[in-house]
Amino acid sequence: MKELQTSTRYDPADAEPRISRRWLDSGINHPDPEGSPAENFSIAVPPPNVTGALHMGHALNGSIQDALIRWHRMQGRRAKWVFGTDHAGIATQKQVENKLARDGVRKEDLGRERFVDEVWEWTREHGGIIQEQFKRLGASLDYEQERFTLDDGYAHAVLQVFVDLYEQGLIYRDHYMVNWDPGLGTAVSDLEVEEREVQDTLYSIRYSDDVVIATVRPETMLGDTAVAVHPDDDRYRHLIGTTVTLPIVGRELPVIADDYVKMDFGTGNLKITPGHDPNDFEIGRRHGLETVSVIGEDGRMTAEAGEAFAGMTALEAREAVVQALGDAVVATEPYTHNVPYSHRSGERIEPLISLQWFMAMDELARPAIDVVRRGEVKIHPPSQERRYVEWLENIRPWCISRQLWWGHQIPVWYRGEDEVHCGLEPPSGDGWERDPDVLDTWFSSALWPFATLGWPEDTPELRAFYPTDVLSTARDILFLWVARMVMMGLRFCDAVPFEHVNVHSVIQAPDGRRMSKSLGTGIDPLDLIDRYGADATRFGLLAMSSSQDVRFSEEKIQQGAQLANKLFNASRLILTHAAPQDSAAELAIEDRWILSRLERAKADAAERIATFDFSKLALGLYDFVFSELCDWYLEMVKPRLYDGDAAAQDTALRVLEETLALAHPVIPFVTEELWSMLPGERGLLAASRMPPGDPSRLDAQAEEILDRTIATIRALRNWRESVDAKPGLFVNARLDADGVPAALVGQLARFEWADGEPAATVPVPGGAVAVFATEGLDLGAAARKLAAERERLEKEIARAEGKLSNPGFVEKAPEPVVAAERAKLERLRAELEAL
RNA sequence: GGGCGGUUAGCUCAGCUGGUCAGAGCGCGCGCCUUACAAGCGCGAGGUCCCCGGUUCGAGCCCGGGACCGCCCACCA
Repeated sequence: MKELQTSTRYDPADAEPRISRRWLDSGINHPDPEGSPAENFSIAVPPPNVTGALHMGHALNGSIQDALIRWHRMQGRRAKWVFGTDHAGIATQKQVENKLARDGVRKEDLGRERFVDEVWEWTREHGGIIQEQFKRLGASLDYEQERFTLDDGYAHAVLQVFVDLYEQGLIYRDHYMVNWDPGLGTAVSDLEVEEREVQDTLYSIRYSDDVVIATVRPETMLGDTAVAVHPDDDRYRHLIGTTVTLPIVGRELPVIADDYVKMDFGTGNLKITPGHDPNDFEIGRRHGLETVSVIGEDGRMTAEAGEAFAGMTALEAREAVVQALGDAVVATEPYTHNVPYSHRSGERIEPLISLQWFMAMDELARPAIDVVRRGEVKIHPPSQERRYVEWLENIRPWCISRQLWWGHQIPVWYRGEDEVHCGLEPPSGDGWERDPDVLDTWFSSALWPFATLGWPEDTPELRAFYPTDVLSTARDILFLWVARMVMMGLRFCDAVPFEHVNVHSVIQAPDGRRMSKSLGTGIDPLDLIDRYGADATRFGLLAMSSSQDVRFSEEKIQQGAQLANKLFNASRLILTHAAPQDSAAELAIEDRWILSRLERAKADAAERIATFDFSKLALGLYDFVFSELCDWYLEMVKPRLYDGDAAAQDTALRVLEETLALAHPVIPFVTEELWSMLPGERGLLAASRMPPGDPSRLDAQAEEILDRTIATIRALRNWRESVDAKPGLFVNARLDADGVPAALVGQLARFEWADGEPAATVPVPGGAVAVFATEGLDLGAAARKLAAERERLEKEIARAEGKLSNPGFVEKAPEPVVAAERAKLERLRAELEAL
């Protein structure tokens, strides 16, 4: 309250820590695990990397989810926003490897156990940062029940799922072509691979008189086991069934026919290397070809590549092979094409055959498609549904094993050649060795909505909060994560993990590039919070967001800061001049108007929450507060507030109170702060009920009258400009327009209603204002202005007349449209008349 | 190679199922320290709504074609 009197500015840096403390101490973030999922509201946060820091995506999605959580909490529901972090296998392991490397230590020097200890140590040191950052954002996550994908309970859930799926035959081990990341020394899934356009050299190599193949990777020819042509290719039909001799190696390669070969590309001869090309691998399987692996998991040529090349890197081998081929290389040309790169390490993917664990997806995918088709899981915006469904329809086995140390180690033990044990506990007996691989991080993430709530135990949390209500995320992990959660939720909990998926936009750098640390295009949300406050940051991000990708614009953040400040100053005005009134004093027209507008703002906000339209939610609040509440209502009601008018005080206070509540989910800090200054004893706004809609306040008559009043004031202000009226000057005039509250118009347009000799006329809705000679007015300019106005009216009248005299329009347009046009014409004529 | 989305004021973006839909914020210009707020208030200037056809009484809004931009998916060596 002191601040209200002494400062004209809201100071987020002062208020936020204080408010944050009150929220955290209040326990509102940790609802009791009671009631049913239907009556409760829950969201599982996309778990950030345990050692991660808050980036723009977190900040935006945090703002979205928190708006939802706060909104529904204020509807009186137990609202639980599950908090936790992800062990982020590759990312975290790499951080620690890098740290060790700075001390000249390799993880192999430590051994697995000590290395993993090191990583735990690292997560303890660097974990928890993002939690503090979420708190600064005002995110009302349930910090009291934080989960981690590697905590004991969670790890148990992960292994349970593995064992179950193994026993059901959906998880299996196989030699298969995988995306090998030579940088990380592990296989990665298809989703962790990105295509990049690169310049390579395309080599044409003569295998025989008839056969010339083209390749960008000559070193892989050492692993060729066939040459393929298209079955309809007349040029080579005669070769099918014969063999050619592989240069350098001397192996006889059968010439096979396969539809895959494009006749019109290159020579129409395709070398087949089943060991190092995904397509060739498939072709090899179709034709029962032998597989030769010439590149190893270390990225170096194997013994099978031959003595001359073994031990070389693939790149070295390429040159050596070209050298050895000599004249057999008949052409080289620059060649631009797409090449797979590891998303994680940025290294070029080496496709090779490896013994890995896979999850069969078809059986899991079908129900996950069905629930979306049936609307049991609703994706917003619906355009994303198609992507989701199409991806699942074309899903392939998921390579779930990773050659890392940090993560959930696969619960499978081997003894000898053919003894295998899969289980939660190690097998008894000697000589068993555990599979060294860990699971893909996304395997554990896929269980997030239920494993965080205690599954596989039948916990109160699970009963109260699963299925969750909303999952909010950016587009990029719709497949990686969302689809997999749906599959796992259905499989293990017999229920969808969430009803709604909100796919939000990606905020790009102001120049349209991707926001990324490495590009230097990142913007730190914490910096925004420091400079503008958490409310401003939240507001700005929500205002920017849409389903479409958008460029970051700091203006929107500033707009948020202005909104907070505006509310602060509106509160100063109201709270220093209004006390609660218990008399039911009669409301003035502007009181009825603002209450009616407030109802619409409430209905709009509810609608926008329900449709995940956060941009309009934020901007709608801004418009209501600035335009309707402050620019018009408070300006109108000010004198009555000063005079102690009961209806004015009561209305202003009530509107302020409800506006604070309405805005709270978007800008929680400033609203909580101001709420605490409202008269009377009241608890936290965050724990209060959202004022319910009150249809009895909707007042079409008041809105109609105020519409005209506002238009009249605007017309008069406009006219004042045209005659150079000094802002402080009261203009003497007579109001010749019915149904417009003269006092309000006079007050806001600075006109004094009197009698006198008209010297000028100002057209206003439904009539005119006759202006009397007043000193300080340039009426010559007024005349010019009037002429221009007359011209505008005449033009509009002509347009309306034209429309109405068009038989096509009158006959075919719907009746209300025609009637509206007629009414408009009449109004325009009346206004012209008044001039 | 498929699929999706975009192209509206100098900038960032709204414009629902075709009929005041040509808008907002910022920026810009002019004027105001009017006792809530000068990070404020008032007023204003700025747009062949990407292009070409079409449907319609009427089209940023629907249809066809084209141009550019972005994203996703994809096994042409």
